[in-house]
Amino acid sequence: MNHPGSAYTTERRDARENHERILSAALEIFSKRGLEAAMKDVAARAGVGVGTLYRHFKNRETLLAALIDHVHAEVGHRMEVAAREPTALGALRAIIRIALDQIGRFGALTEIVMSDDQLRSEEKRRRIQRGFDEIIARGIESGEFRRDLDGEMMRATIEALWLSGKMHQLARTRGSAEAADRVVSFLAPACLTPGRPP
Amino acid sequence: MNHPGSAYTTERRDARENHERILSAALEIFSKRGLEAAMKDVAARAGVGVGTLYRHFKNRETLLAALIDHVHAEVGHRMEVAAREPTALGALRAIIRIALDQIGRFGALTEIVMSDDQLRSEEKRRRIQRGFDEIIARGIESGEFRRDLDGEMMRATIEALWLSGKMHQLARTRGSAEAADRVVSFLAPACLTPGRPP
DNA sequence: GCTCAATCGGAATCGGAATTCCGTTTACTA
DNA sequence: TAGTAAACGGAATTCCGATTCCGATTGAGC
Repeated sequence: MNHPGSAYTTERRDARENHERILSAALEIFSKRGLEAAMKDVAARAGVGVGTLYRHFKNRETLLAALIDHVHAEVGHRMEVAAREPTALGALRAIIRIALDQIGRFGALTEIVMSDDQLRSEEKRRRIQRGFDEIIARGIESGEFRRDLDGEMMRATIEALWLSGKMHQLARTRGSAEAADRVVSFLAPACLTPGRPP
Repeated sequence: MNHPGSAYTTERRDARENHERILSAALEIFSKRGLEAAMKDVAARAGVGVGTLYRHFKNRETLLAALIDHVHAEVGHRMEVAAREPTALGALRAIIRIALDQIGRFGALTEIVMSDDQLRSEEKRRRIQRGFDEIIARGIESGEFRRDLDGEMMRATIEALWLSGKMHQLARTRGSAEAADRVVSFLAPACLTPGRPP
């Protein structure tokens, strides 16, 4: 980050590289060991000193915020893609897959990314929420989802499975694909219009 | 706690009282502020010095363990009562109510009481798990629950709603009673045999 | 009421993680 | 290549909560 009137016309190469390294090291460390992982471990993984870490991120909170943004952007995008699935059931399945995949990749970060504390007041969370809402609205409209479906409840249930780690457990025991199927199979009767051919 | 050959035939009254106070202060503080609450705050709430706190509980871990036992015993007992509900649907509703009530009363302690980390290797958790299993088995046997019900999935879903705090959110927005109804209504189609009169 | 082990309170200590500081090194520009 | 702002590393410092210590109190037994 150059000051105005800096001697450099552009960011120094080592700085840019370190920034990347730190970000990806942090993603790895926090995903693997949980949110309480030590800053010095992040620095070590990135192969830099703590001083450098703090040059790039004012403090722990800032670093975490950057990670959250990163993961969040990805989830948000995938959510939008899922919403474009032709059938509501397909969209439901897509969401479950996103959840499973995200838990697998970002493990312990999931809780903070999906938790309300962290997303409170942001438009970020809306991007994810909007995905849900669209899917539910379209599903009901098309008649695929039961007319009396409690959308808020459905969302709460999926988010709960998502961030409680229960899905992850299922995925570990059996495979990730099977886990997704089981979740969808279980929730389908709660969501779909009964006795309606696909 | 008297040593063998103690001058006292019984525990001193102040000691016994403080033990109680500390326990209930800890329950309150940890429930309200979460598991990271400071020991000194617990002591303060109990109206004793930290030294006294540590005289009664060797360390933080021991104190937490005592709380967990306490909450766990209560939940376990209520779970067994729930399992005696005449209908499977009634039992399901009873479980949801237990969950909602427990979250309301023990808030942040819920995560540790219901989480696998903490219960690992204990017979304690079996008491809760057994409650679920009995309910599910009986429900399927009686034909009330669908024959192909994925019991593990059902339990995972309820536990997820339980410990993720989603239920609590619902309960805060509307009342606790309404929240329980919504959860049951939503999950019922996933559990009950379709097209079967109650 | 007196004795004294048990208990109490909270200051002091310990320990570990976050953050700062600063002498050294490096990447860019001229 | 020399000059210098910017970046680096990691030792030193700051924070903060857990735990220990010990002189002051107190309740039970006499």
